[in-house]
Amino acid sequence: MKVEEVLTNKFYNRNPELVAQELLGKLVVRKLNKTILVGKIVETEAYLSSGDSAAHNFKGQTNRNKSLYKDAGHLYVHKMRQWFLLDIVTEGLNVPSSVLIRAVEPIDGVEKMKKNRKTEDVFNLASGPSKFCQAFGIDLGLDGLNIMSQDSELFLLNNKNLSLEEIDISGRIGISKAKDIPLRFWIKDSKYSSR
DNA sequence: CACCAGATCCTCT
DNA sequence: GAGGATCTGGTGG
Repeated sequence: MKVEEVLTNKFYNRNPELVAQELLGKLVVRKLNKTILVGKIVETEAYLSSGDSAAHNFKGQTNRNKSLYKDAGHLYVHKMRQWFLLDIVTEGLNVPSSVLIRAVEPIDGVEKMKKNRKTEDVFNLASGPSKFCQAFGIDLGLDGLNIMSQDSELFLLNNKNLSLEEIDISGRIGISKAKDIPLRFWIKDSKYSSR
């Protein structure tokens, strides 16, 4: 079996639209004590470094969004009501762009995910940004984490890029501003996407 | 200090 | 597809 490469700064340090698109099909690995959870990314959204009224950087840096200003390849985890959301920071230091992971297809550690989500339905384990965080045990403790090494509690593995025919694009969802910019990407026909 | 919007989810219709 | 549950940082009085 081929040993897959861990995605590093070279991959993440590019514009978020491109990274969001190329993240589709990549594998998320989460180490939780002795359990390893793996999921295939099926849906993402890009948030831009400037001029994006839906992005958390729009009004500048605050204590809450400071991880967005880290170098590419770190996590920005934030709380939305009682739920958590996970972004991967893209582009360089102090360029606050990111990609939101909106949904993954469960691959390994499915039993643990079912327990975390309190459901047996595999299509409901990680088919939403906060469902994914719940299933994968992601909370504010991972905010700011460097994910560019397999020693990290969370990292991504490379996989071949999907062709354009395999991807669908739309406006971002769940936001009130800048809804119409086509920055949401998902694997066409995936049963594991958020809708 | 009080207020309130917000990158959600779940349970009904 | 609408409405309620439920949290909290950021902002302004």
